[in-house]
Amino acid sequence: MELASKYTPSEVEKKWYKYWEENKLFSSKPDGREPYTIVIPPPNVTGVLHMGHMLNNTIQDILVRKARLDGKNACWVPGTDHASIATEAKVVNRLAEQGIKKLDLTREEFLTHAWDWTHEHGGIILKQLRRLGASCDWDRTSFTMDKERSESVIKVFCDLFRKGLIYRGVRMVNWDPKALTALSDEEVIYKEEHSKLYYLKYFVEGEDKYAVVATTRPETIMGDTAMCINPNDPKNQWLKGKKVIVPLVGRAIPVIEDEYVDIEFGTGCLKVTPAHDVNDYMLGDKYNLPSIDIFNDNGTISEAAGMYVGMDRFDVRAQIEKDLETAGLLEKVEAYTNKVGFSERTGVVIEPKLSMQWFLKMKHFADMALPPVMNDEIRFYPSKYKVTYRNWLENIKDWCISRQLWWGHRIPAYYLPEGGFVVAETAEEALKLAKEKGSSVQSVEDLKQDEDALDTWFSSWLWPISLFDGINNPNNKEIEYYYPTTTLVTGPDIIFFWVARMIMAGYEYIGKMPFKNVYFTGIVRDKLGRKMSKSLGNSPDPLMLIDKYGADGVRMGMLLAAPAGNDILFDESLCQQGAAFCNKIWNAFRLVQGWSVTDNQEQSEANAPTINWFEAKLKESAAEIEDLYSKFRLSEALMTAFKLFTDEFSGWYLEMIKPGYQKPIDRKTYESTLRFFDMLMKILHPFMPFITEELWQVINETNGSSDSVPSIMKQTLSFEPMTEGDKELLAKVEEMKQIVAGVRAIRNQKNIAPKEELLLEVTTEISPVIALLVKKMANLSEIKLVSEKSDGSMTFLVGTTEYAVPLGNLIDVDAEIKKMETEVARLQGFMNGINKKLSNEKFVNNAPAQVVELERKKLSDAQMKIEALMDSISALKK
RNA sequence: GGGCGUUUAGCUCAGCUGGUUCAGAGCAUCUGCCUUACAAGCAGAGGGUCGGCGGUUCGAAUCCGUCAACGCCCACCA
Repeated sequence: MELASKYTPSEVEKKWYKYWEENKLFSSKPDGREPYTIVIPPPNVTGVLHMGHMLNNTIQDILVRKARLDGKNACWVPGTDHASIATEAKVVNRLAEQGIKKLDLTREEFLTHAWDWTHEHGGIILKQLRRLGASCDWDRTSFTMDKERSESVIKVFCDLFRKGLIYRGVRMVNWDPKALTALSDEEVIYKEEHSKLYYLKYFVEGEDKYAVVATTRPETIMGDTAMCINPNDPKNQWLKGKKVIVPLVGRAIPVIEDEYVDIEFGTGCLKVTPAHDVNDYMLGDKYNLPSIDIFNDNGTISEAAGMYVGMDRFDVRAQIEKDLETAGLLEKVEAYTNKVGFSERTGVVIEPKLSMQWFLKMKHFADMALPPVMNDEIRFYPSKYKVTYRNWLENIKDWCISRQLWWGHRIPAYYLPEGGFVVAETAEEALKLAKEKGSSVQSVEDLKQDEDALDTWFSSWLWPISLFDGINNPNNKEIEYYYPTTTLVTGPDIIFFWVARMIMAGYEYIGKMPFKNVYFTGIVRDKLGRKMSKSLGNSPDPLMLIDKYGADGVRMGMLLAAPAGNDILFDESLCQQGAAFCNKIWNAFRLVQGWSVTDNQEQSEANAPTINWFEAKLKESAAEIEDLYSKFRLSEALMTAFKLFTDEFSGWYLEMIKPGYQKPIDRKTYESTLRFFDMLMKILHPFMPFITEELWQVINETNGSSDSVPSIMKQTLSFEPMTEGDKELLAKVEEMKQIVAGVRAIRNQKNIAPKEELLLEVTTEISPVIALLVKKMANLSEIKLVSEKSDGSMTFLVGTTEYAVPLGNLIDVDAEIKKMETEVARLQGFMNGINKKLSNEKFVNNAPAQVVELERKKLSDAQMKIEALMDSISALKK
């Protein structure tokens, strides 16, 4: 087969992905082998592939492909997440474009639209993942809202309710006025904002004196129900027991005392608005203050406020500033920087709001989930995230699990006509329960199901279990085999949202950890270190990158930039490097492929040891790579494989065995070379699945395998440990390389063409094999053992042996002498240092004998080198 | 305010429990080569007081203290 001189990925990638998929090479069924399981962090069902996914899924694919090579039964389960807030927001927007308001639709109508949208846009991302080469078992593709997963969620909710871990209550929650739902604390992002601090005058009732209150939110004064001072604040003693008048509103409110108030801040007077501030809520609770909710759910002012009704909260702030000013109730306004909470999903400012929500008690779960991570039963890579994890669990608060959304799992609570509610898996069950409770209900129509949906993460936390149907069908064959999963690959940003909660669910429902390892990837940034984002426009389109550089090239580019635990500074040129490497592999193969093989020729003398050497090199590199995999240092594993292929195999091995121009190669050497190629393809396969399959197939064809569906994906790879002989051989060849490099350096300095043969003189005998190889690699006419090297030669040292290339009058005697004298001086300095060390009694007495011995060896080596150099210098001076 | 992390070559990073000439790798740079696998290539070279200061030690990039810069996470200060 004739191969083009450049590798073109697109056709190859399409061909093999189709082949893999059609022949079910990604598929996994429980069997006798050790499982290696990964569940995908499910991307949003309507999302599109971005660079973060590329990184995350490249890593997962590398791990499962490596597991297959190790002979494990690798199973990578794909799926998507319903992402309730994000998806519902998208559907609402689309309906709005069509002039439809959500409020005008029934829940059922809205859900029909949402499912339409899901089917239309859903799963695009899974198609895109195929371009990357992701070897997911697609037959297992799941959705967090499909039948099994939904049933699991509802079942778990009911179970936790029965266990008394879920409760309903009025709490101050983070309200998103755009999405019109409560959010968990984790969904709120605090950002610094430049705002103003307003100083408001609160006149004392019946007096002409006033107190000043500093606030960032003057629009909430309509909700004030007290003023609070610190009882120990000398400057505000006069306010004790009085009542003050809320500016503009005119309502009188009591002055209360609590040490919560910071005397130093502002004037030491705090306005208390229990309905709209978390701290005020606690004060209100403590002193039994009334609470006036002045906001509607969408952030406009409510009837209860009595003024500015219907205006937006931010418009009111501007308006009220003017009105206060006009009324002379505004003392001053200062510039002020404070932290403001924003909704992670919609980006609007969060409004603290009192509302009835469902909560999950977390203490029980935290107690279970902490120890296994701290004692490394579950390993975090990098381990620094253990601290983050612990901090969160030790300060855990109850989880607000209800969302005022329709797109999601509807809370299975049913309200009874006479008050109260029951929780059950189905309406029929609920009816039965209600009757048992003595309710008057006759049919399911008399029950009213809770309108709220569950937080998306309430389904995600079951993912590693529910994917194998372990909730509905505990102890089934699949869950027994695949659970606990092996490795989770995800971002540290969802350590609380997801990782921690999966661990909790795992222990609660299976009694075991959900995964053994968690690999936290970094955040993908551009090369300036900025986070990639749509608004900055600095995120490349992954599919365009794949078109341009090939999936293998992009995978390598991603990984080169991704040392474990660090952020990824992604630069397109790294993909270029990946593509170049593919080309390198391709061309190395072309070379081997182009050789004609002969049976009438003995293996040349140097080839046998060369083959043994590369065999040893493979063992050495494979062991290193294995070790790096075990530490999840994938970037370095790839670099090791890259160097093995580029430097050792292409740069040395192939050149060492390469037959002369238009000469054939002996069969033995050829076959060994193909075998090496085969192994190299396997080593590289997890990183670059496509090109390695393409070339492996050609090799396999040559081998005449009988497998009807041959694939590199079905191969395994293992190596014998290195022997002492291997180590010796490796050292010998390293020496050979140095001699060759010495000659090449002389060529470079003297501008001698590579094809011009040179003579090399040596004063000590070198092994015949090394001599043969050096001769070939350095293009020498001869290696001559001499007692005295020729005049007018350039010399170099390898170890303590001196080599000389006679160049006659080509050499610049003075320059050579100078160079050598510099080296002598350097060596003398080096010896001085060692001598000092060795004459230091403390060193000789305290350092281990080995270290001292080593220093002595260094000294004698240096001494020998100096002698050799001095010889050369005097020879040149003759 | 609390916690964590980072600082080594122009860039991105290795360097494990101090000791192998330990100061490394890849990329970038420079020089020379269209050598019949690959110019997306080959050969060679240059480049760092290991953030600053102090300490422990026979010996420190590595351990301790301190300062500085940067980054991240958590927290209810109006």
